Amino acid sequence: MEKENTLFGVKEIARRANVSTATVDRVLHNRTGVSEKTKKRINDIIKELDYQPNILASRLASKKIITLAILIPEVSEETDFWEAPLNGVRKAEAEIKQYGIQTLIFFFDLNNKDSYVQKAREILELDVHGILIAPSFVTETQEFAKECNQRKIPFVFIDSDIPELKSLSYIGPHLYKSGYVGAKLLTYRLQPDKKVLIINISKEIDNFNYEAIEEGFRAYFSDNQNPNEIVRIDIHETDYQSVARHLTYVFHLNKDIGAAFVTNSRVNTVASFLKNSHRTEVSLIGYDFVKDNVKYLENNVIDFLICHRPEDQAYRGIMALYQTLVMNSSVSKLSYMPIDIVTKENYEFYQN
Amino acid sequence: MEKENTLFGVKEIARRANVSTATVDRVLHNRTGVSEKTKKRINDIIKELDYQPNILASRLASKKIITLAILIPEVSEETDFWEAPLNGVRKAEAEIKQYGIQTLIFFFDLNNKDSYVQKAREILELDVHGILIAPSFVTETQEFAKECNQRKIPFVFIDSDIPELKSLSYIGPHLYKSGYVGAKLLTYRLQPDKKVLIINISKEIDNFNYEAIEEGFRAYFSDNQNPNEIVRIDIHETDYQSVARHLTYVFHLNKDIGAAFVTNSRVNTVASFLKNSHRTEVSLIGYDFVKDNVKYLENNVIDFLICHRPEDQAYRGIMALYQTLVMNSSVSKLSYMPIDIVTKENYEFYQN
DNA sequence: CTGAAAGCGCTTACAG
DNA sequence: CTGAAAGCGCTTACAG
Repeated sequence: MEKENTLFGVKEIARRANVSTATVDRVLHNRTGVSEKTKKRINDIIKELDYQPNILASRLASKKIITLAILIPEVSEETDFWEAPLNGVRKAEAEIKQYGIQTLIFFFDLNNKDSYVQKAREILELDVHGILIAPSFVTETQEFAKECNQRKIPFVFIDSDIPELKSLSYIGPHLYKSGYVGAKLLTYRLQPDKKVLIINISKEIDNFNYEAIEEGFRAYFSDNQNPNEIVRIDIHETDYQSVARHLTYVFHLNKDIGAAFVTNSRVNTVASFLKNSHRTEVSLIGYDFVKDNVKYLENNVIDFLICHRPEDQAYRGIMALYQTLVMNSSVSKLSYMPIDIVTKENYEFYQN
Repeated sequence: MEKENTLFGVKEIARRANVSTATVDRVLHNRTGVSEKTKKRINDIIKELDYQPNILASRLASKKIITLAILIPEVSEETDFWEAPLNGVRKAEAEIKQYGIQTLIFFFDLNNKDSYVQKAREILELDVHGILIAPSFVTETQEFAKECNQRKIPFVFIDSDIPELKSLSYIGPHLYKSGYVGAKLLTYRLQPDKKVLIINISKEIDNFNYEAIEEGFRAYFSDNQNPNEIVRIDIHETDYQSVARHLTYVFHLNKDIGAAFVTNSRVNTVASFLKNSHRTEVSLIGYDFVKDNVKYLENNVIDFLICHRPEDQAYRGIMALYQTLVMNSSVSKLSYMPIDIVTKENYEFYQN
């Protein structure tokens, strides 16, 4: 089969408008140097023909290469969580590099605000066309976003959102609902006289994600008139010894804890504690498909992991930038990821 | 930023081999009419330079359009399940039609083997380049596959697999493991003295998927020395009245059924029965994210739905054909989908 | 403000 | 068995 006599292209538009294809191209890309009159004439024809540019030809002919910057935490000793988004970026890049798109990845240290600021500054010096950001620090991101907006550089947030910063898109979990799901799973088989423990382990005091999760978690309890009492604890040190010390104390005060919910990926530390203190009958739920967590899933110490497809988030984030920069098509402002439930039985097929 | 002085292309290969680019092109695509000697010389250079063809240029220049046929069940009154794969096909097509790829979709009637055979024949008359199949009927698919192999037309199976037919790839659930997950969820909070009911509702006698699911389901019980007794029932009529009649009888015989597992998407019929007969305390699990099922998820009649991302299956199936036909890259023979767990709390974010 | 011409990296029909 | 030339649908640098 042969290609049909192709749809109307720039040539046909040029012919009808009585101009050269160069001028059509100028209009197509909103470049300056075309009289209003000609511009209107050409735009009318474009609309009339419902012209669809051939992206292959466009990217092949173009000499410009489009650069996307990625600002995400580095994969650390502490967690390999950020490996997944990294893979998502790489997957997307492999698919679109033919189109003359390049990615530059900047890693910051999650325990170091300055490194975030520093890398953000480096990106701005580079004059890139679009940015993918995991906005871990609110105030710092506000400034960064402001600068990007001034320069008209589109940016996409993944993993967590900071609304009202005029990001092109947020692609990540609905944290409130995610906590809600956690509560459902945690109480699904829980005796009414047992207590539920919420554990937040985080060095950062201003962890804004945690709150939405806990709110959703508690909402499930009130929506369902759940009788279980909720106890909560904040632990601001992440090492095992500190966590174990705090938990020992909580379990000492509350003899009848039947289930624990950890608001982030540090659930493996809690799992380790439960195992060491022979409390594996406590149901345990936490976040993220990282190696250390899966180990305890296998062990039956963690019952469920809640995951939000981090690889996909990054992949789709890059694609959203590609859509706007290359395809000139619009992307949705808000894209909530599925709230995946991972267990011992299904984790082997889970693809982040 | 400008494109770097691009990597080596056909021109450079031609120059080094002292031939024209036409000859290089012939070798690149394994066309006849090149002497062994020249061919070898060119191939050596290709290897040496690690030549990567520019797909954009290739597809832009080529006049051939690649046609993919899709053979899937029609969306029926009975189920809108097949809407999802259809969307997956459309999504894939939108992404690659620029490359000169066309899809032709053929729908058959799941309750009519002949329609499957008929559509398969139509496809073969059309001389397409690749095929995506939901292989609902074993014997008929065997013949079809044989013919495709003879003609060297690659085909991909989705939704269910028939091994040993030399498909390019299978993209779909691991049914055994999927049943295993179902058993876990069903027994998670079940009292040991309760019975578990497996329900298979299907007109077709030779439903080969069902067996793998039940096997996995039972395997969970033996692996975990689960004490619950298993009862099973096959229902070969799909209308509500027939199903209700059979179920009434089973529940009459077994007073202590605490949970029911439906091996396919007809779980909504069972949900309807449980609701009507005021047995909603029975835990209920079944398959597929279809409207009728979600309704009962909302109602708390269905506890969990197990889903295998049918949209993604089709999307990836088309992409696999694209990879082989256009990109000339290899795809994995077996691609198991995640076994997703959908509940009342997380379904709103589920994306098939 | 506008156009003619060359070119992006391939493929193809034709001629020999 | 092989090559010269045209062309795919755009973009660009240059000239006016």
